[in-house]
Amino acid sequence: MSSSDEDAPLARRGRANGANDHAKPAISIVNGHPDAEEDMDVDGASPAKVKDASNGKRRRTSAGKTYKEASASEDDDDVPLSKRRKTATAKPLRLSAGHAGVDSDSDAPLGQKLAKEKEKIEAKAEKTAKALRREDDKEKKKPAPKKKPVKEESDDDDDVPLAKKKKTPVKATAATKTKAKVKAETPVKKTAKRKGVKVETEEDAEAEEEEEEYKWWEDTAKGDGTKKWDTLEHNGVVFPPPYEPLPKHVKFFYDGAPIDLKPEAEEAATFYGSMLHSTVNIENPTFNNNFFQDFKEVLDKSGHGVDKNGKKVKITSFEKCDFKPIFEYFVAEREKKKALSSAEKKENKKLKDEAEAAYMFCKWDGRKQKVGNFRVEPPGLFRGRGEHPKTGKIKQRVFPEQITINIGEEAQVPAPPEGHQWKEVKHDKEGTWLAMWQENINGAYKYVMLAANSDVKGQSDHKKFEKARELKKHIDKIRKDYQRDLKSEMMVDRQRATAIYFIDQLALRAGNEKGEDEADTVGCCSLKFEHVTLKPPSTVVFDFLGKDSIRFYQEVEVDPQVFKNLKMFKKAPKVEGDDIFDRLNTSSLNKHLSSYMPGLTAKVFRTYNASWTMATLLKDMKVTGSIPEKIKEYNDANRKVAILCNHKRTVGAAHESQMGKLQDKINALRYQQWRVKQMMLDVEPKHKKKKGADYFELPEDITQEWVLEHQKSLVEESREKIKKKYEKDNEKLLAEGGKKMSSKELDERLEVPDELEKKFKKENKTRKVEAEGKSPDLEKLEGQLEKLQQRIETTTFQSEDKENNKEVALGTSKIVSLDQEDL
DNA sequence: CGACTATACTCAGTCTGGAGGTC
DNA sequence: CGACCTCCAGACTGAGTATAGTC
Repeated sequence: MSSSDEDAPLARRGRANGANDHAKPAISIVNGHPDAEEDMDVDGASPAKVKDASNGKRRRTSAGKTYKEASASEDDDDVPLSKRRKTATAKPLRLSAGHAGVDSDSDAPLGQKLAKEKEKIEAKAEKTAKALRREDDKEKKKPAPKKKPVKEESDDDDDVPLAKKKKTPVKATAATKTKAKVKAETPVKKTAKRKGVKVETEEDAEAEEEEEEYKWWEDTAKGDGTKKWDTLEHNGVVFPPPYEPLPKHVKFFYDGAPIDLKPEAEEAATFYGSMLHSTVNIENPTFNNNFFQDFKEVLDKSGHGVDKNGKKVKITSFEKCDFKPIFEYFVAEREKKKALSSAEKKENKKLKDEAEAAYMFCKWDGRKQKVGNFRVEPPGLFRGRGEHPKTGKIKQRVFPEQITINIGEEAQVPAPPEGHQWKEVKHDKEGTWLAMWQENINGAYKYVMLAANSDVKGQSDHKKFEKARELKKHIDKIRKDYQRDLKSEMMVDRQRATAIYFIDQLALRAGNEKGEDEADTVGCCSLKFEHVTLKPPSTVVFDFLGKDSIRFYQEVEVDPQVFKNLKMFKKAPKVEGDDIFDRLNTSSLNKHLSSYMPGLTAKVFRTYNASWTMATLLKDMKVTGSIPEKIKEYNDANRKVAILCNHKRTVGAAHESQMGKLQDKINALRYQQWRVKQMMLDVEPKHKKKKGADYFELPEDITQEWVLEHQKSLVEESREKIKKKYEKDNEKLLAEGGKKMSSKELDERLEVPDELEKKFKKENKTRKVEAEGKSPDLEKLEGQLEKLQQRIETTTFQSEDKENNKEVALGTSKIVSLDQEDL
């Protein structure tokens, strides 16, 4: 908690007022008429001051081609227009509204107590706040019983053997990087020892116990880019089941008639048919086009279908295709599965688990570890997100012949399915993957790796936070430097400083170049002209699609120098489609960052800033408040982190109705409150004077219609309940050998709701409510009122929370904070 | 039984290192 | 020759969403 406030990223520092803790050059620009020296940089075509250090070289355009200037003439400070990429203008954005200013500082304190939950949350706050400086505590925290000698010696031998680095980087960074390795000593017999410790512990049960002993978080020496394991045993992968043709009565329709397709084609049809519910996909023309292209290819290969007369039918028009029967079949199948008795479900699950048990775990350096995704991805349709040009294409079935297995030399290589072979078997100790293949659509590599809760993944996750913690030591210098470089005479430096400023302050991603056959999204280094608009005096509007085509929209008040720089970077002849940072790319940026600290890259800032924010918010959380308030506050903190990182989600389809239900619930409670108040009047009419007439009015937003509707549903609900109970009771009686109650009994029981209905009618007429219960008195009624009030508050909090969360994805930020806690 | 949560799935990024080109 | 790039394969983390599981 030593974090001083300067650490706060701008995003959290009230950007609205432009409060900026950084020392800033107080240079003001007045409408394109800046004062003094900076003038030229901004407006003037005098590049003399800002030189390009890049020798006139250019990086490739987004089209993936290289281009460069013949000379380092000053003019080339401006991006060659000829190379501009055709910009996708006005692309439909996935979310309609941005988050500008969402992170208002509304951590309003709320009042009150409640011990347990409070403690819990406070503990969390405390822990998380600590996370960043945990380093030192670590030892203390995990005193480690050290039953095994694992720790002691492994400290050395865990360190990766230098010799193992077959591709020793001869780079400058290598020197710094190896720092970690300096402590590496004898790379020797780790295997032996590990084996000694664990492997003999035979089977699973014990292996599991071992996990308890093994303090992987202390085992940090491993994995600075070299050997990850010494022995590795696993059973390979699970292939998806072969295609099962549809039953005869389920047909694909073309032009209104049922068509028989060859199994290959039918399978392709089912890919599409099984996802008709997914409007995001099937309403996307690219998706449909891509699918149909591939579908036709399959048809051409397998032969087009035949109609019921055996006549060949050539499928040429997507519009004439009807996948509905297939879809309905899948829906029915799913229903069927759902309807199975729980015993059957359990049985099925057991069978599946048994079949997969062997693949679930592997033995990594003798320790049993959970494998993450041992199932080979089944064929289907590629669901690229956003405007992915390849979305909807058919993802083909993966065969053993495409799969490379990575496994220890001594281990037994898992047998490929009958009649098949693996593409290759490797023994790459520098890789953490067990199997790998390349997918047919983008040529992307798919890896089978360990589960997130495994030792290796835990270690690397841990290291991630260590890195973030270490960044804390350098952040001041880095900020000072980029503040200075914002005014550098070198164009490269200036761009880089500006980019780091954004990465630090706004948690932007690095922004690698992307190819043409990927969705057109950007990050910091790939920001384009049109993604940034300038609003004098110093507000910058960001509006672009980031990772997953999630819109990033923010209006930010920035350092005046940053504003000037942007103006310069956008200077003519740059136009839409041109890079803002034409002298910068992620690798030079990261290279620069790593000079501050080995391993420092752009993404570390995201971790750092997210952690910092969470820790700070939790630290500042008020200690008072009721449980719902606390929960909401905690969620608010979480939400802010999510907003910082721009973690969004699409608003769920059911959201609206769910909100409606909640509101109804609240209104019902408020109506009940009103009734209680009326009862008070019934008991003590003088009360009206005392409290004032307003007090007894029905809240304005609750309409008479709503009341009637509500009364009706109350009565109806009550009736339903009674009927159900009656039937159940009858069943019970029968089962016990008795006989059914007469329907008269039911009528009698139904008198209660009938009474209620009458009562409501009367109330509506007289506008008075008779006090309920025996010997009602004011005190009791007050108590009721109080209880209702509490429930209203609880529900209101829930409702607000839900509404606020509707388009913010909390998952990742929660993981972030939990990670810290667990470490 | 419906809402909420955890997990599985898989696509989308980041980042590194090596090969090779250019000045 | 060497200091740079660029380019790309490859490996790994990050992230949204569908689905199973839970309360």
